[in-house]
Amino acid sequence: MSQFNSELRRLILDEARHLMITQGYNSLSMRKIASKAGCSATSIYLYFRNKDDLLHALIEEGFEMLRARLVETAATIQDPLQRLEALCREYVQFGLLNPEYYEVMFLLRPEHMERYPVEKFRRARKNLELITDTLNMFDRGGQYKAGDAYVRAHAITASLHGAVVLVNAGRLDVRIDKSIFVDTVILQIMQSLKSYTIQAH
Amino acid sequence: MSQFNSELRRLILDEARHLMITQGYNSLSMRKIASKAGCSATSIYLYFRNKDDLLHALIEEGFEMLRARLVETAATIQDPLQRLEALCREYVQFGLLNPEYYEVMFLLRPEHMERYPVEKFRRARKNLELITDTLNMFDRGGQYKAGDAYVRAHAITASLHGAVVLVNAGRLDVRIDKSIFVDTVILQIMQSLKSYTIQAH
DNA sequence: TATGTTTACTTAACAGTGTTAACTTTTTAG
DNA sequence: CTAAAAAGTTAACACTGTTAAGTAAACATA
Repeated sequence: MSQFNSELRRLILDEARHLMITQGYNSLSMRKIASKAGCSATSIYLYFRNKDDLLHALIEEGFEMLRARLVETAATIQDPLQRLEALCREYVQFGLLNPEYYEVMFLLRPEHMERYPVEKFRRARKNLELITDTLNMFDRGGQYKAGDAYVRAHAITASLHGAVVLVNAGRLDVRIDKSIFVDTVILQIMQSLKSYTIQAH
Repeated sequence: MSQFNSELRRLILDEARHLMITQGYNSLSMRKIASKAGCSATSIYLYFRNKDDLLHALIEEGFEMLRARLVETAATIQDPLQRLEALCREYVQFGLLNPEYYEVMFLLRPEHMERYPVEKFRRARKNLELITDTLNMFDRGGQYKAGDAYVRAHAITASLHGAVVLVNAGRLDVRIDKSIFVDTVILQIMQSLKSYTIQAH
């Protein structure tokens, strides 16, 4: 494997990203990337172990982008409920605005990551921590079991994820306005939290 | 295209299903299916227009299975809230027990269906009707806008779908018990409905 | 029974995929 | 200026879905 900081490596990644965004993840082939980058297909293997490794670099980019947005959102809003709702909106918006990134980040069967077992989902979970922490702000009384908010955070992201996937796959009934749908999903989450917060106070 | 009722056609479908379930959707190739079915790869094209068409047959099977379960559940439980919760559980259980079916049914990018634009998502929406109808049972006062329950049903299935995908992809933190997670997601849905039903009465 | 026609199916091939091994060129170091 | 290391290439392999052309079987008609 050649050095990490390389002109060609950056170029390959740039062209891969561009192809993914414009043509879609499906039509991402080593030869196409190489062609755009002006090198041979096998040259990619000088900088990436395989296609999965290259994809993984894009996946990391995506999680970094998403995380940056969520961290910023969390930092600017203090009120727990408002912050949580803003986090939800930010999450969905990211998914809808970056469908190709989102797809490659959350491929159903992540065989693409099997070779990275350690930090496999660490980045994805960092985003969950933001939600978990916000949820824990409701638990001033401390009556919830440890990890309760963490499970709840998983449930929330599951809902958000489902919403993003449903819209991006074009599975939403065309008669339903997308933003109304998103509002409904987030409303559902926030409404469910009422019981959570009422109990907590 | 040869006749619909054919020994070989049934055999091909059987072997494709078996391969999908045992080896996974990814390793489903025309040549493998043909080999198992004891014919040449091109013979498949006598009964299916292409691989997508073959997959579509399996997708239809999946939706038929899911629908049968939901219809039965809806028929046996009268109380709206209990029925809705049971539908949710049934949906998630189907997804978790038939991960390969579920994956092929809800591939993120359904290019596989683009050639069937008319009845594309009709079957998927039939399941939504079951939930929509149940939701409408809350609206005896008639204060909700038409289609409100339909959007709400979409939001609910989005949450359920997200939960299934998250678990099936192995994205759930190993420290979290799967059934507890599922319970939490469904609890979230049911809690959110409290506001819905309270308003309705 | 023999002939022609449709149906069923196969083989060969094409263009594409990720990936490896072997070879060549370029860069760097002594 | 030469030897070694790095960078990049071409050729090839084993796959993939799919099409065109050819063959074998079934069937209908005279």
